[in-house]
Amino acid sequence: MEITQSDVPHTSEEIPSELGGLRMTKQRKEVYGVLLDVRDHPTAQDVFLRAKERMPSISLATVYNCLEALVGHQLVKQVNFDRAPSRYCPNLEEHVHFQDEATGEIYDVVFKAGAELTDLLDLPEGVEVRDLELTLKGTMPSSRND
Amino acid sequence: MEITQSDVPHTSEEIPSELGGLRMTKQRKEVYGVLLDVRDHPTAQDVFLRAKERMPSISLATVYNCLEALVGHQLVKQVNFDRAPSRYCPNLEEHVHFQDEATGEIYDVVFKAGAELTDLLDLPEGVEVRDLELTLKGTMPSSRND
DNA sequence: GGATCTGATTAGAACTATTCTAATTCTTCT
DNA sequence: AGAAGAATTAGAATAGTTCTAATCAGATCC
Repeated sequence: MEITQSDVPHTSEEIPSELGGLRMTKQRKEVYGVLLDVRDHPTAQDVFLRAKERMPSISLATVYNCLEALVGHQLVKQVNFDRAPSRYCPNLEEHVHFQDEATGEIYDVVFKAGAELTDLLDLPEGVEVRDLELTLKGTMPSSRND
Repeated sequence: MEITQSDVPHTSEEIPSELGGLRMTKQRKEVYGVLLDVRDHPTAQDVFLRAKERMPSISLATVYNCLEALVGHQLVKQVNFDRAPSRYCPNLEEHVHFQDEATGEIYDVVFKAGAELTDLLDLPEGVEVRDLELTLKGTMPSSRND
């Protein structure tokens, strides 16, 4: 069975020593904790810098290894905007990503209730969609200065 | 005004010497022609190899430059699947991409008539979407062996 | 028609995100 | 504790892409 958002810890405090079949080592906990505690879609480099604050010996290679393990075990989603460095997201709800071009910030966006994306698409008969990535870019209204 | 599919040549034979504000030099014509003539979403490397057949002096850097110019002038779309090498697509109709995981082949997929993707999304009030990329991966039924 | 100016092309070096390698260190199991 | 397997580490390597500096081509001006 697949891990869903409800199975997953909400902060770094709550990480068990095994999750979704993945042994949570000290470094994996640290990396996962970084993602859980500040949900701002950091890059591997960002994660590395944050993890280092609490675990100065951690290496960038380990951060990449841990992220790969977490993504491989579906605990974390890898988010790609064009060819920019990958970003990482611990939200397992089905969602897509919107980037505010003014600030660079990335927001999770969910589908409206009952909406099925593939209903909208004119897909060849019988295709089975395994994976889907949708990224949006644009501007937020919050930049109005009242 | 923006260039649309109906303004655009359908084969390499028909490329004018200026298009969408972009001066079509010999190399740009060649690169664009490669994309128009075989619409299989080639990588920059693929384009380079094909262009070289007819213009042996062309360099990879020029291919990248030309692709960048074409993308910048909205004559070509850049397609990214995860962090795989970018692919290039001369189809200017609104569409998304589906990759058959068995063959690696990429297909253009259009929305059903009247379908508006952003209607499905629970976007924060007032956001203006400027750009959107949707990629799907899965399997085609054609691989059944009757 | 030649000089000049701007922009395009070229080869190769440089860059950057990521992956790999080999050695070391942890865990876990007995 | 000792052995076996997995994870971590530092650093090297890789791959796609971008940059740099030099040359070249095309348009413009006289």
